[in-house]
Amino acid sequence: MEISVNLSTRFPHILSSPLPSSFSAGSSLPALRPSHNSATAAKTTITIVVKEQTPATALISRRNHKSNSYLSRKSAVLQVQQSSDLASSLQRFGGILKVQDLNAILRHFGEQNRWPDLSQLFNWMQQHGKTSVSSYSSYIKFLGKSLKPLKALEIYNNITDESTKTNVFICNSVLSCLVRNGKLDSGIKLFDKMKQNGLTPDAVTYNTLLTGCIKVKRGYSKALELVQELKHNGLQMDSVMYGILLAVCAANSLHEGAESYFNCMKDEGHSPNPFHYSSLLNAYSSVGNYEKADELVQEMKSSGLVPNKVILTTLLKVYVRGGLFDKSRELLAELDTLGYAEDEMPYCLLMDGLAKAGRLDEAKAVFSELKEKSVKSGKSPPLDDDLFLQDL
DNA sequence: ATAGGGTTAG
Repeated sequence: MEISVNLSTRFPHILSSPLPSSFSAGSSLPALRPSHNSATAAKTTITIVVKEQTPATALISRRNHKSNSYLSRKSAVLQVQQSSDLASSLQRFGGILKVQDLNAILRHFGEQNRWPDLSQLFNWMQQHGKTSVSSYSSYIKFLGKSLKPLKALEIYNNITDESTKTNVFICNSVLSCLVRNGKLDSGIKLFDKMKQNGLTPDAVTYNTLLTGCIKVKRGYSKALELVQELKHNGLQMDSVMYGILLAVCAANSLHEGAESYFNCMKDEGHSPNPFHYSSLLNAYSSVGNYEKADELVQEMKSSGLVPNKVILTTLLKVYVRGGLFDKSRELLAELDTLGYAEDEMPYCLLMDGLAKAGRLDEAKAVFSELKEKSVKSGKSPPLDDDLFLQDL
């Protein structure tokens, strides 16, 4: 059976809008070929050949239908992601998108820091009943990243379904959002409520709260309480947990505690990674113990790890705190050679140490070097020559 | 289908 159709009159939108980029020629479109049997037809007339279906072709047809719907969903995801008018593209494509597609778009917006789009999409998903647990945990995580902990709490508090409210992923997201925004105490209070409501915390839950102990006063004793609780709940210490505890020790200048956790984790069969080495080095920096720091970096190298920018910058901090300024300058030169001195941090470390040791001329010399090299200043305000000299 | 956790300065 053959049917001739004039596409330009029947399906004008096919001709006027470009095919989505994910369509490749001849992929899984119905058999289309130009009409040869009508000399009078316009160029846009094509013939669609519809073959009679046998059971076998029916199966193929069902498969093609499935893959067509997958292709059109995939292209709709791209259209929505790239759209400059989210509301209208959701109106156009929202109907064919499944929750998992919308979650992928949500994560895409979050990774690109497109906060207004993120919220607009989540609102749309809620209004159309197209959310899952993953939507909530992703959205709340990104609200934490965009510094909107109150908004995250509002979303969480408006969840009515009890099992959703005590879902460990969602709870971890909310807690992480609070901790990230400096609200550890509120986080711990909420954590207690969550447990009362039936949350079974896991290692990630505890690690989230332990992270909050890094930059907080009395953080070490809070961390110890959490460790006690997680062990009581039958949870094991994992590699990330050791990393956080090492950071807590470093932040509280507890180099002996850090050393003991470091050895403990090795005894339990966890190989230290750059995070662990960096935190232990940082703990050594508080007492300027450069012998132990050098030894540790050697150990790191012989384990097959290459010291990265953070490791070498932290080692510089140890040298500076230990008063080894010649060694510090050598290491700073090495950092520069490796391309690790593109921002101001290592220079600031050295200048700070020199200034505190009363070696002002040397500090000024480092400052001049910093200015000559057009070093980037990151988040902090640019260094001002006059202000700096005033401080000296 | 499938989300949530760790490192460097003042």
